[in-house]
Parts: sequence; structure tokens; C-alpha cells
Amino acid sequence: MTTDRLRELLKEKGLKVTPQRIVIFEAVVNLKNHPAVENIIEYIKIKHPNISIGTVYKVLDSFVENGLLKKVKSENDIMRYDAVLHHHHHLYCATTDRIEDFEDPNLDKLINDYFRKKKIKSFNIKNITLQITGEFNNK
Amino acid sequence: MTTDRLRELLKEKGLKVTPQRIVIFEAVVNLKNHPAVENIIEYIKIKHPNISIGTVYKVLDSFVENGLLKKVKSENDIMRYDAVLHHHHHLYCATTDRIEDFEDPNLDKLINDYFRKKKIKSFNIKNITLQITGEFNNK
DNA sequence: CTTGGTAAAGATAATAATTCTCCTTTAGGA
DNA sequence: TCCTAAAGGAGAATTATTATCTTTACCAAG
Repeated sequence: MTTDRLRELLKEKGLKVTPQRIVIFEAVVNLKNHPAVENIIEYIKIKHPNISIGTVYKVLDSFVENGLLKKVKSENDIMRYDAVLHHHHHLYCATTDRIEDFEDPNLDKLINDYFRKKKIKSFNIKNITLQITGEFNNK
Repeated sequence: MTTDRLRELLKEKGLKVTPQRIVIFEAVVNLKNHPAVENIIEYIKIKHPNISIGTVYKVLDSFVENGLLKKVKSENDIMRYDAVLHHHHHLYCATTDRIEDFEDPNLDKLINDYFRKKKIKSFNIKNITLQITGEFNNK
């Protein structure tokens, strides 16, 4: 996502466009690989050592609330953030704690069709995400 | 799981059978619905007010390490524990934070077959778990 | 361009959750 | 029964996050 697009989005949501918000958003985008707050703060501190930690938490929260970022449940208990908003799954490496995005429209169709036929009793499905754990091979 | 079975498992893993471990394990089993540490401590305190909190954390950790319990991450980020060890999925209610187990061998077969045909490049799948988010209807 | 109201940022204290340290107790094999 | 390593207890320390209060600066209106 471009900075201009972010500016638009913030305005749409009635959020002020501040340099901190732009920097924090770019951090999440640039870091890729689903950074934790810790990583984000680290990254930001290099070029912007005066952004306060509280601000980072507040900004990330408001981004999630407003749908500009998503939270990712990792295997161990720290929260991580994702700038990829469209529906996708995650590959988790248990040993390295790496998380990669995984998209597969065919698989989604398969699963959706399955649940269209066989509903879950007394539960309305909003979203289905696969947690695929395993090991990355090479590299 | 019975207490006797727990005793066996602890011995197999080379862990000492202590009253604290038994109490903590039973708490997770009895509480069902994937208790958080908080709930477990609460529950234990009633009958065993002198078990220390540090012990609860240590015991839960060692149970997870030794495969006697599994961790589940809830919608609002807190870690919760599950005594159901066989493969199953979870229904997450975003509003009430309730987590229910969901088993469906047919679905598992469908997904496994899918990935048997279409491998993921440079990733060996160990386990696939569905995070099904939505709303419970009635009750 | 200036200004003023208000949302957001900064600093820091407070809280909550978890881990650590150190010392004591205990399980369980010899 | 004794010995020893493992485990438990108490509370300090650490870490992550949230809350509070003050200051700053975005941005809309004039």
C-alpha cells in the first residue's frame, strides 16, 4: 500500500494523518513477515527515535479497529501484525517462529462449498482461516 | 482423562507425580471450554489456596512441553489451555470469547486429500487446524 | 494565512501478566 | 530410611500493555 492510499484511508475513517501513523504503518509494511510490536518499535527507533512507545501501541490498536491492519495469532503468545488484508491463511514454522502468508482460492472454494452443504449447528460462520504448521525446507 | 492415566503419563515423561500437578491438570479438564491461566488459578484457589501462582505457570508450561496439554490462542490474545489432545478445530466467538471444539473427519479428509495432490512449495505440513470465527446462535 | 478546537502524541506512572531467584520441601529410587 | 534431584513456595523482578495527564499539531473555518 502506498502512503497516499494510507492518507486517503485515514481520512475516510476520520483519523488524522500524522507523521507517526505513516511511519508506523510503513514499518509494518516494510518489515513484512508479521512483526511483533517489539520489532516495529525497534525498526522505528532507527529513523524516528522520539516516537513514544505508547503511541505505537495506540496507533496499532486504532489501525486494527479501523481495519487497516490485522492481528495474527502466533504460536507463542505475542501479538503480531499483518498489513495484508484480503483473506489468506498462514504457514507457521514451529521451530523458527516464522509466519508466511498462504493464499489459495481453490482451497477456499472447497471449504466454503463444504460448509454451505454441511452447516455447523448453532453457529454462524464469519471466517475460516487455516493455521498450517510445519517446517520450511530450504533457505 | 483419569487421574491414574495422568500418573502414568507423568511417569512416562520422567516427571514426578505431585499433588499440585494433579490438581492443576484436573482444573483444566474440569473447567472445559479452554480456560485461561486466570481461570485455572481461580478454580484451584477454592480447594487449594496454598498452591503458588508461579507453580501453576511452571506446571502448565511443562504440561505443554510434554504434550499433556495444548495451548490455544483466543480472539483477544490471551493464551488458553486445552486438555483435548486429538486433532480438532476451534469455533471462536468474537463477541463472547467463547471457544468450542469442532471435529469433522470428513472435512479433514477433504483437506488432507487436497494437500496430498497440491503440495505447498518448500513447506512440509505437519498439522492443519481451522480457526472458524463467527457467532453462536441460541443459548 | 491565521487561528482555535480537538484528536493525537509524549512522558511517565500504573497495572497486569509472567518469569525469575532463592530457599525449602518432597517424591521416589537406592 | 536416606539421599538427591526435582519440584514447590514466596515474593521480587521483569516485561508488556494500559492509563493519565500535559503538550503538540492536524486541519477546517474564517
